[in-house]
Formats: sequence, structure tokens, C-alpha cells
Amino acid sequence: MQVTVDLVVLTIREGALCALLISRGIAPYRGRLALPGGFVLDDEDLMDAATRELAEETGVGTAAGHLEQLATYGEPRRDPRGRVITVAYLALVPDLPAPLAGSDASAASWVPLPVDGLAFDHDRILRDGVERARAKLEYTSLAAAFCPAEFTIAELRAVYEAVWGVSLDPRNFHRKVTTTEGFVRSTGRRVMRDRGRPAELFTRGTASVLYPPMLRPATAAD
Amino acid sequence: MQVTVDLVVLTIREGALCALLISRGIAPYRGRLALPGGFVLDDEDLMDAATRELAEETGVGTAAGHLEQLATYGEPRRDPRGRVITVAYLALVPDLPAPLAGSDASAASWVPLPVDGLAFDHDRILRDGVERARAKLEYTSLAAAFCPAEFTIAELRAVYEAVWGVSLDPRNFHRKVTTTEGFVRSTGRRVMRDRGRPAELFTRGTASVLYPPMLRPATAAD
DNA sequence: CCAAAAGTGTTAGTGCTACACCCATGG
DNA sequence: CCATGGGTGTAGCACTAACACTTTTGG
Repeated sequence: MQVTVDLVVLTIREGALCALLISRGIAPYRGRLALPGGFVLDDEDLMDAATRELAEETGVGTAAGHLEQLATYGEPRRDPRGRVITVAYLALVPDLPAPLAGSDASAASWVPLPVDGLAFDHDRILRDGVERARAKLEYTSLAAAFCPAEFTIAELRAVYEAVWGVSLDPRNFHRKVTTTEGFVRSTGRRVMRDRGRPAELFTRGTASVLYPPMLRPATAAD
Repeated sequence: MQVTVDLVVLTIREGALCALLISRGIAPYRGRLALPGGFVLDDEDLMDAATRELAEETGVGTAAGHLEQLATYGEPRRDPRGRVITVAYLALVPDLPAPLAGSDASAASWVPLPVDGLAFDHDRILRDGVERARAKLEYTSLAAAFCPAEFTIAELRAVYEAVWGVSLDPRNFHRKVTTTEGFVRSTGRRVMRDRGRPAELFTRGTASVLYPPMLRPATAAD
């Protein structure tokens, strides 16, 4: 039985939730989009394999973003070449200025969601990954994994709005984030982003679980 | 690479959270307690393998309880016999009057938690399973999977108290459960359990996600 | 001065906690 | 009648949603 890892790598680009996808150069599913991934080496831990693939595809270390196991998919005929089980990982990374340099990355690109028609059972895996990300923004501080090391409250709000597909009240969002213990930490510095009053710059706080959680409005959309 | 499924099977017995464990008859870890599990067959889906193992060990179908994928563990040296990856599943089942009849089940028994010193990395897997169960009681109606088809509110409360290791106010718990849309459905019948006023009998409702969620008191204990 | 974005104050409503209180049964 | 557990009512507190309002910048 063969074992692979596949990656659902998400980021926010220009206000839209995007996934990192590769265009397959060989059969099966030649020319179709697919999740990046590859075989687990003989003496390699699963998480190490995922970290390696992430670095190869994005040039990003796990330090900047977030990487966690998503689920394992093992339906007997999911790969026409034979019995292959895949352990899917979910990565949340900041919008990378780096040009996706790397060996396997030649055909990799950021695709705005939703997307359909991926190879294998990757539609399902991607959907599960997005659903996990949506759920985790509610009760963890993971939204900050989409942001650079320093960010404004408006940028953090844009993450929630892109992932959840809703718009949030800027005033209440600001209060909620800044008063929730350990979510963000002020640097004291300010920055001009666009028009209007300069915004304060924040860094990630120490809390990983938010209490009370962020509340997702009832209106779910895509 | 070999692939197994291992099961974290939890139930409530006499007010205590218990896990189904087997005593290993062969090396490695001979005589040690371990999670039930076994190899995935060549043409078998992972979930099917888990369902099969659950039936073999407990004689229970998935209909009565609940079965979901937990996580996958693949550290290279987790099994001294070679590279074995295991996909762990979490099962929540009612207290079974049936005597655990089955082929592999000769050495299976319910062990009250916490327990330590299991074979392989099963301590870790069991801990992750219990943690998942604790978390899911908060925002899903899964607590009812621990109960028989018909149950009283007090029995449902005993599930929360056993899994969370806390005591809950019976009055507020009753109101919360009965007013949360779709959690439980009254049968109209009553039953005498012990002393005191007869309690109403309920069945599982149609909701799987609870909104608003049950709140776990801040005091965490084991 | 005006538009735009950042950030603060206030009010009404919802849900939770704590606990007083009533209900229905066995002994 | 009393003990015991089932179930309802209610006051105070925490948090949220909605929105008026002030602050700080560029044009």
C-alpha cells in the first residue's frame, strides 16, 4: 500500500481566499489541476513529509504560517494506478511576495475559490480543508497565520471576510479583537495603508484558543 | 508501507468514562493493554475497516453509536516491526449490555480513564480521542451517542459530567437541552429510575450541531 | 472643508449562572 | 410527612449587534 501527503495550502490574495494548485504534467488526470503533494519517504514522519512538500512548493517555512493534519483519504479506487492512501494537511500562509520558486513548483499557481474539477478526490479534500479553516477561525487565533508578522486590524478583518464570505462591522470587530486576551499585541507604531486615519500595527498574541470565540454570522455563502 | 486502523472506543459505565482496550497476546508489547485495531484489507475503504473492527470487538453496529476518523499516526519507529501507519477512529457507543462477544474480543475489556502504559503510541492516540470527544460535546449533539435510544435528561447530563469531569447544575442543564432546537425530542412517556419524581423519556433529535453550544465550565480536571 | 478609514461610546437584546421554588414519587 | 430527584421562574451578569459619534489623515 502506498502513502502520500497532499496539501491544502490557503492564502488571501486581493481579498479573495485562494488555494495553491498545480497543473498535472502526466497521466492520470494530465492537464487537470490538483493539490500539491507527493510520496512519504521510507524513514520520514508524516508531518515532516508535509513540511518538506510545503517548502518545495511555496518556499515557505512552517514558522510564518500554520500547518496541521486535516484527514486521511483511502477509498480503494481513488487513484487509478493502484491503492494509494493520502494523508491531507492544511496549511495557512501569508500572501507570499516570493514567486513560488522551487523544484516541483514550476506549474504551481494560486487559484481563487471556489474551484471545481480537480484530479482524484481533491475536490473533496479541498472542500474539507476550507471547511476546517472556516471553523477554526471561530475559536482560534489562526486568522493571523494569513497575515504577515505585522498587520492592522483591518487586514485581519479582511481575512475573516474572505474566508467566511461575509462582511463584518469594522467597529465591533476592532473592539472584539483588541479586547480578547492574547489575540493580538500592539506594537505602538502606526502605518498609512490607503486613505484615512493611520492604523495601528499589531503582531500575533500568545493565545491560540479564543475565549470567547469569534462569532460567524448566520448567513453562510461562497 | 503497511496501514492499520486503530479504534478509540469510549462509553460511560457507572458514571465513569471508559475505553475499550485489549490485552496483547503476542509480541511486541505482549501482555500490555492496547487499542483494538487491525490491518486494512487490500480492497477495503478505511471507514469500512474501522466499522468492521468495531463490530468484531464490540458486536455493535455504527447505527447505535457514532464513528468518525480521528487522526493518522505515522512516526517511522512507532511500531518496532517496521513501518506501519495507523489511521485512528473515534467511536462513541452506549453502555453495552452484550458481553463483548466476537472473534478478537476474547481479551477485550472496558477500562476506566485515565489509563497509562498502553502499547505503541496508543497513550497518545487515546488522549487525542478523549480530547476530541470533550471538544465535540460542546458544539454537537454527540453526547446522545453514549445513551440508549431512549434516555432521561439526567442520563444525558451524566454523560457530560463523566466526559468533562465536572458537575453541572441539573436545572440549567435541563432547560438548556430541552430548549436547544433539535437536540432531544420528548416521547411523552415517563419512567421511574430511582427515587423521586419520574423523569420524562427523550430520544435523539435531528440536529447534529448545537447552536448555541453547550458551555464547558472553566475548571478542567481529569 | 470634505471624504474616507480608524477607533470609542452607548443602548437594547440574548444567553448564561445562580438559586428560590414547585412537582411527583417511595418509604 | 419527609427525602429525593425532576422541572420552572427569575434576577443579575457577560457578551453581542447596531449605530451615533469622534479622530486623523489626504486631497
